[in-house]
Amino acid sequence: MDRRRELLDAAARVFARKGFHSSRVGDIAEEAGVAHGLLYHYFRSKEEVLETIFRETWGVLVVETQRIEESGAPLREQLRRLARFYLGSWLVTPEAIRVLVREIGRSPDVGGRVDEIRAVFLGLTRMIDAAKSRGEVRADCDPVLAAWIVYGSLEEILTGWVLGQLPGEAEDVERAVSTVVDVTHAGLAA
Amino acid sequence: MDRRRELLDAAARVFARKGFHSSRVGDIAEEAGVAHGLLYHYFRSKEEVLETIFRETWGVLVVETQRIEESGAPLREQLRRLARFYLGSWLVTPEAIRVLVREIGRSPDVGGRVDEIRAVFLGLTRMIDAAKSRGEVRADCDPVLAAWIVYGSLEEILTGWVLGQLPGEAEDVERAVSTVVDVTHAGLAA
Amino acid sequence: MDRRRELLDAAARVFARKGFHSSRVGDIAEEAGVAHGLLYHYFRSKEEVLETIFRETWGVLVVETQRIEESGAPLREQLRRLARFYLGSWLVTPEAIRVLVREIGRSPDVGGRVDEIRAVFLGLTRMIDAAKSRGEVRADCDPVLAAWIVYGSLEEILTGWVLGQLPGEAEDVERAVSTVVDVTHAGLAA
Amino acid sequence: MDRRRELLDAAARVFARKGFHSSRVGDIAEEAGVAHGLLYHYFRSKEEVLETIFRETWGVLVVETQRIEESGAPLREQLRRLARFYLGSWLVTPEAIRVLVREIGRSPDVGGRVDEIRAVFLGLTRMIDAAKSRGEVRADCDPVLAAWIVYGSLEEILTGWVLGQLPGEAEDVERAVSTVVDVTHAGLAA
DNA sequence: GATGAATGAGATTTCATTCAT
DNA sequence: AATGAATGAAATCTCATTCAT
Repeated sequence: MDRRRELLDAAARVFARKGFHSSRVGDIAEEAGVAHGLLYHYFRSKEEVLETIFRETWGVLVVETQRIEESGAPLREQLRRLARFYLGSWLVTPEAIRVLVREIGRSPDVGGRVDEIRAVFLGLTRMIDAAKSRGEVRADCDPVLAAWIVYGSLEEILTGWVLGQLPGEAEDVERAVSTVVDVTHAGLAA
Repeated sequence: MDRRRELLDAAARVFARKGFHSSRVGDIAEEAGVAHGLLYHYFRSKEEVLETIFRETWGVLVVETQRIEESGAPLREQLRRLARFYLGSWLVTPEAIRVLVREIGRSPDVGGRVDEIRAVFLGLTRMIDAAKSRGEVRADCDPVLAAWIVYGSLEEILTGWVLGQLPGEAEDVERAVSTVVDVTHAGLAA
Repeated sequence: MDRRRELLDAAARVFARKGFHSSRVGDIAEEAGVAHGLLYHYFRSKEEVLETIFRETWGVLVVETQRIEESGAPLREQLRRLARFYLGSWLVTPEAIRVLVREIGRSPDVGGRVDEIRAVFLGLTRMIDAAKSRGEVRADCDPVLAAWIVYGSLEEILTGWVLGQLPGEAEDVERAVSTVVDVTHAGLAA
Repeated sequence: MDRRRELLDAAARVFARKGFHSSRVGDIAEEAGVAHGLLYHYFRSKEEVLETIFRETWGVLVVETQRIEESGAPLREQLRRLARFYLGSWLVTPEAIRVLVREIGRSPDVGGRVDEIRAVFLGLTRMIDAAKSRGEVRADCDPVLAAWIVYGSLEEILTGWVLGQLPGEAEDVERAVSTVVDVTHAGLAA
C-alpha cells in the first residue's frame, strides 16, 4: 500500500540488476506493478529515486558509524561493530547495498553526495587516530590511508557478493566479518 | 598516425572525464580530432571501445600478477611489487585507471570482463595460499577472503585518487604502497 | 482517435508516395500529425509498419481467395470474382496497393511474407486444377504456371495503374476485369 | 581484367541477392574482389551502376522487341519469340533479370527509365493491334490491356524463378514459354 | 589504376518526462 | 491516486562518396 516504498524497493532491485543507467523508468514501474507515470507522483525524476535510495541506505551507515565512534570502545571492538553492521546489511537489504556499491562513489557526478560519503570516512579516520593516541595503533600508520584500506576491504567483499563471486550466505558473512577484523586490526595494531 | 591508438586514448580521456554513459561518440571523435564516423572504422560500437580499454589496461595487470606469482618471492615482497605496479599505474595512465575504477561493474554486462578480473584474484589467492604453506601467513586465514581484502585496499586507494579525495602525487603513491604493504602483510602474517 | 490506424494509413500514403526506403519515420509521423516517437509506441520499427500494412492488405485477399475457391463456382465465375476483388481494391485502398506492388520482393527479407503470398497462389492453383478435373480447362495446361500467369496479369495491370501508365478510373477497372477474365479464361479453356 | 564488367556483374549478383537499397557499395566491391573506392573510377554513383545494368539488359530487350515487331510474323510466332527471348534470358543472365524484376518499374523513381520501358510495351501493343487488323485477334480485345497482360504473365514467371518459387531449370523455361504462348494466344485469338 | 582511411549528412530508435483523462 | 498516450531531445550508427597516397 505504501506505493512510495514499493517503488523504492522495486528501483533498488532493478538498479541492482542492471545498473542505474541501463534501468528504464518503465522497468522500475513494471517491477513495482504500477504504471510508469506514477513514479513521477512520488519522485521528481529517476535520478531522485537513486538519490533517495542512497540517502536512506547511506544515512543509516553514517548514523551507525557516529554511534560506534562515540562508544569509545577499543579499536578492535569498533572495527568489529563497523564490519558487522556494514557487511551485515548485505543480508538485510542486498539490493540497496548492491546499488550503493555499483553506483555511488563511482559515478562521475558524486557531486552532492560527496559530503555524506566523507562523513563515514572521517568517522573511521578519527576512530583510528584516537586508537593511535591510545597506543593501540602503530605510530607510523597514517590514519587516513588506514581508513581507506579498512573501508576498501569492506566494500570489496560486498562487491564480491554483489557480483556473485564470493559466497554470501549468513555464515559466510560472519566469517567475513571475523577475517576483515582480524586482518585489519592486526595490520594496524602496535 | 595510429588513429586507432589515438581514438583509444581520446576515449580514455573522455570516459575518465564524464563517465562512459555521459560520453557521446562525438565527444571522443572531437577529442581525437576526427569525424565521429571514423570511430566505426576501428570499432564496432562505443561499447567495444570501452571493452578494448578495459582489456588493454587490465591485461598488463594480469600479466604482471602472473610474473609476480611465478617469482616465488616472499609474500611481503610479492605484495610490494603488486601494490607498486597497481598503484603506480595511477601515475602512468591515470585516465585508464579512472575509467576502470568507475565503469567496472556498472555496465549491465560485466559478464565478459569478469574472467580477466578473476584471473588476478586467483593469482593473488594462490600467492597468499603458497605463503601460508610456507608458514608466512596465519593458519586461520582464508586466502580467498584475504585476496579480496588486499585487492579492496588497493582499489579503494585508487578510488580515493580518482575521486580526488586522497592526494595522489608521486610521493603519495609511494607512501600508499608502503602503508598498504605494511598493513596487509602485518594483518596476514603468522 | 485510433492512433494506430491513423499511423498505418499515414504510412501507407507516405510509402505509396515515396517508397519504403525513401520514407523517413518522421514523414509518417508528420503525415499522421503526431510526434515521431509515438510510432514506436505502436510498432517496434519502421519495418514492422510495412509488415503490418502488408499483412492487413494481403490478409483480406487471402480470405477472399479462399471464399472464392470454396464457392465451387465455374472457373470463369471464380476468375471474375477474383479479378473484381483484386483489381477493385485499387479503387478502395490505392495507397496500400501501391505499397504492395512496389515493395513486395524488394526488401531483403521477403521471407516472412512469402507464406501468405503462397497461400493465394495455392488457392488459385487449386481452383484451376479443380476446373481441369471438371473438364473446364485444357488437359495440357499446367495449373501452377497457369496460376502464375493469371496472377501476373492482375498484378501487372495494378502496376500500370500504380505507375500511372494505364488509366485507372472506375470504368477502366471494370473494363480491365472483363478483359483479364476474357483473355485468361479463353486461354485456359478446353 | 575488364574491371568495369566485373563490377557490373558483381553488382547484378549483389542487387539480385539483397535488393538495391540494402546493397552497400562495399558489398559490390567485395563481390568483385576490389576496394570499394574503385567503383567510383568507373561509375559516378551506386545509382549509376543500377542505371547501367538496366540499360544494358533492357536495351537488348527493346532491340529484340523491335526486331520481332518488324518481322511481321503471325502473332503466335511473335509471342513465341518474345517469350523465348524474355524468359530465356533468365538462363543467360539471371542476376540481371532478377534486378530488373525487383528494382525496375517498381521503384518510386522510374523517372528517366519510363520511356525505355514504355518502348517495349508500345511495341507489344502494336503487334497485337496489327494482328487484330489481320483478324488474328478478337475484335473486342483492347490491345493495350492485352499487352499488359502478356507482359505481366512473362514478368510474373520470371519473378517466380527469381524468388525461387517456381522451378527454373532449362526444361522448365521451355515449358513456361509454351504455356505462356498457348494461354495468351488462345486468350487473344479470334 | 587501385586502395582504404576519412568524412559527415542523415536515419532510426530510445526513453525520461508530461499531462489529459 | 493512477494511467499510459504523447512528446521530442538526444544518441548511436550507417554508408555513399571523396581523396591523398
